Amino acid sequence: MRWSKALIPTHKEDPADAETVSHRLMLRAGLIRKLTSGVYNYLPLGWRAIRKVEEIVREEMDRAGCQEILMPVVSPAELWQETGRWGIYGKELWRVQDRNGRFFALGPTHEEIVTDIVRNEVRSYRELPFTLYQIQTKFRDELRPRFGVVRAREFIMKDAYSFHRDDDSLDETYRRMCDAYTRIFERLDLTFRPVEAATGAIGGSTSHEFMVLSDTGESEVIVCECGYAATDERAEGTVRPIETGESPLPLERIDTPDMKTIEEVSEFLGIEPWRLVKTIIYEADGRTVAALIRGDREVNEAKLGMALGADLVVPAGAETIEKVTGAPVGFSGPVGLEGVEIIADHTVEPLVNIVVGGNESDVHLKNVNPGRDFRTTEFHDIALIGRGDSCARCGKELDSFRGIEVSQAFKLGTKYSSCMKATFLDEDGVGKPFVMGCYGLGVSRTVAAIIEQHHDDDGIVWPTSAAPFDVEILAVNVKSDDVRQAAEVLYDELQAAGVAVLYDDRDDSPGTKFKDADLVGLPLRVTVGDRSLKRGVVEARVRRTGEQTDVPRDGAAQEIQRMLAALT
RNA sequence: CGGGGCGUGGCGCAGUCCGGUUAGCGCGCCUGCUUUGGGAGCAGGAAGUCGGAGGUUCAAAUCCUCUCGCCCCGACCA
Repeated sequence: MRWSKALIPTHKEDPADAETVSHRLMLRAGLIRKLTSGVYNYLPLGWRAIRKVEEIVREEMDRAGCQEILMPVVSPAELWQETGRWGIYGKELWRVQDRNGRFFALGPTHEEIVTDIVRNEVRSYRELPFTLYQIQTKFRDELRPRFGVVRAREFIMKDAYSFHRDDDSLDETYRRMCDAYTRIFERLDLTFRPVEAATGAIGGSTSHEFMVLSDTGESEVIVCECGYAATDERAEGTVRPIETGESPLPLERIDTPDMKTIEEVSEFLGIEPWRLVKTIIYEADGRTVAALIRGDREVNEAKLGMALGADLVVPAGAETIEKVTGAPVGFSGPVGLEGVEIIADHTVEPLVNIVVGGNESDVHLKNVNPGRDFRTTEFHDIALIGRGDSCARCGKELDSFRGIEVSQAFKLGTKYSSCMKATFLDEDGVGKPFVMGCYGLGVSRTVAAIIEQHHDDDGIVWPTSAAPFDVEILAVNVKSDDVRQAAEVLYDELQAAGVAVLYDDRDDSPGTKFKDADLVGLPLRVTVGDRSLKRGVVEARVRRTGEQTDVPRDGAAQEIQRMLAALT
C-alpha cells in the first residue's frame, strides 16, 4: 500500500482523552477513531492488525478441531427469557425494538443462540462432541467504557461453544481449548498467564481467564510461588486475624456527624481501620442480608453468594438500607439489627472493642464486642483476598499483579441445555441435556494488549505476527529520481513475493516520515535515500532492536525477505 | 448511578472568573517558491452556528436555566 493514497491519519500530539498507552498509540498511529463512547472505527492499519489476530485465532481453533460458523448479532428476547438472562444480564444487555415493538438483544455472547441451533439439529450422542465458534462483533452496554478498545461497548470477539455427552468429554475439550489459547498468545508474543476465575454472568463451574500482564490492566490477579494463580474475586486464602488480647469494655455511643466512610470515622477517632467493622446490606436472590467485614477489608460478593447459596448478590439500594437499619447509608451496624441474616467474615470473630455504625444518623458505637453486643447468623470466609494474605494451598504469602483479561473459558455443564431443553439421545436410549463449555477471546482487546506490551517512547513495536504490514519502505526524498526508482522497484518486488509492504511515498520531509515510521512501528523499515544509494545500498532497520544493516540495492528484495523470516 | 472535570476550525490549547473591536495561538490542510537523513523555511490562503436550546443585556464564547455529549475515579467483564 502506498502511504500517499492510504488513510493513515497519524498525529504528532497525544489525544487529550486517552489515558493508557495502547489507547494513545492506537489513536496517534491512526489505527482507530472513536465514533461515540465505547464505539470505534477501525481504520486500515487497525483493521489489518485485527485481521492478523483473527487469522491466528482461526488457525488455532481449526487446529483444535473447531468449526467456524456465524450467528446473528440480533436475537429475540424470548430466547433470553428461556434462560432468565433477559433479566439477570441487566442493563449491560443492549436491547432494541423492531417496528412492531418486539424486543431483541444485540448479542453480548451467544450461549442461547448456539444452544438453540444445537437443540434443533443434533439428536444423537454419536454426533458428539463438537465445538462451534465464530468471530463477530459483540455488544455490551458497559457501565463505563474506557481505555479505548480495551473496554468497548461494541467489540470483536471470538466465541466458541463445545457440546458433550459427559463431563469427561468436556474436560478433554476444555484442556484442548486452553492449549489453543496458550498457542495463540505465544504466537502473538504476549507475556500472559492463565489463572483460575469466577464464573460471573456466564455461569458454570470451572473457569480460567488468560491474563496479559500489564500495569494498566483492570484485573487484579493473586499469585503464589506454589503456582497458584487466580483472579482476586476467585482467590482463596486466609486473612491474618488480628487479636489484641484486650478485655471487653462497656459499650459506648459516639457522635460522628456526617461521617459515613471507614476513613472518615477512623481518622476522627484516631484508630486503625481494622478496629472498625463495616456492615454492608445486600440483596441476595430477593433476601436482604447484612455482611460484616473488618474495616480494612472488602467483601467478595462471589464468596458471599456461595455462603448464602444465592445466584445473584447485589448491594442494596438506599431505600432498602434505610428500611432495614432505620438509618441513612453510612451508619449501618449489627447491634440491634432485626429481621435480617447477619453473615460475618471469620476475621470479625476474634475482634474486641470494635466500632460499628449505630443504625441512627450521625451515630457510631464504640467498644462493641461480637457475641456480647450482637449475634451473627453465621461466620464465613467472605473477604476479598489480596497481596499479603496467606495462600490457601501452601500457606505462603500471596503476591499480586495486574493484567488485561484477553480470554476466558468456562465449563458450563448443563446450565443452558437444561433450561432450554436441549437434549440428545444417549447410548442407553435416555434423553440427556448436552454438557457444554464456552470459550471467549477478545480480539480487539488483544490488539490493545499487544500494544500495551510492545511499544517504546517512539511508538508501537509490532510483533511480526500481528503487524498490519511486514515492512515499510521509506523513500527519504521522492523528488529524487534515483530514490523513487529504487523504492518503486523494491516495492514491486516485495509485493510480488507476497510481502505485505507499506510504501511511504509521501512528499514530506524525512523527519516527518521517520517519526511516523517509528510511531506505526512495523517490524522492518527499509530506508531508501540518495546518501546510501550512492554506496549502492538501502538500509534495513529492525524496529524492535534498532539494529541497522546496509543491504545491497541489487537483490535487496531477497535479503529483506530473509531478514523478515529471521524476525518471526 | 455516585464523585471529579471538560466541550472554542481536523488535532492540541488560550480566551470564560471580571460581558464590550474583526474569537486568538501551535500543529495540520491548500497554493507557490526554496528545501530534503529524525516532525524544514518564506509568502499567500481555506477552514470555527465557541456542544445545543432558552433567557438576562444596548451587547454573550464569557452571566443564568435547561439539555446533550465526552473524559477520569468507583461498582462490571472478552
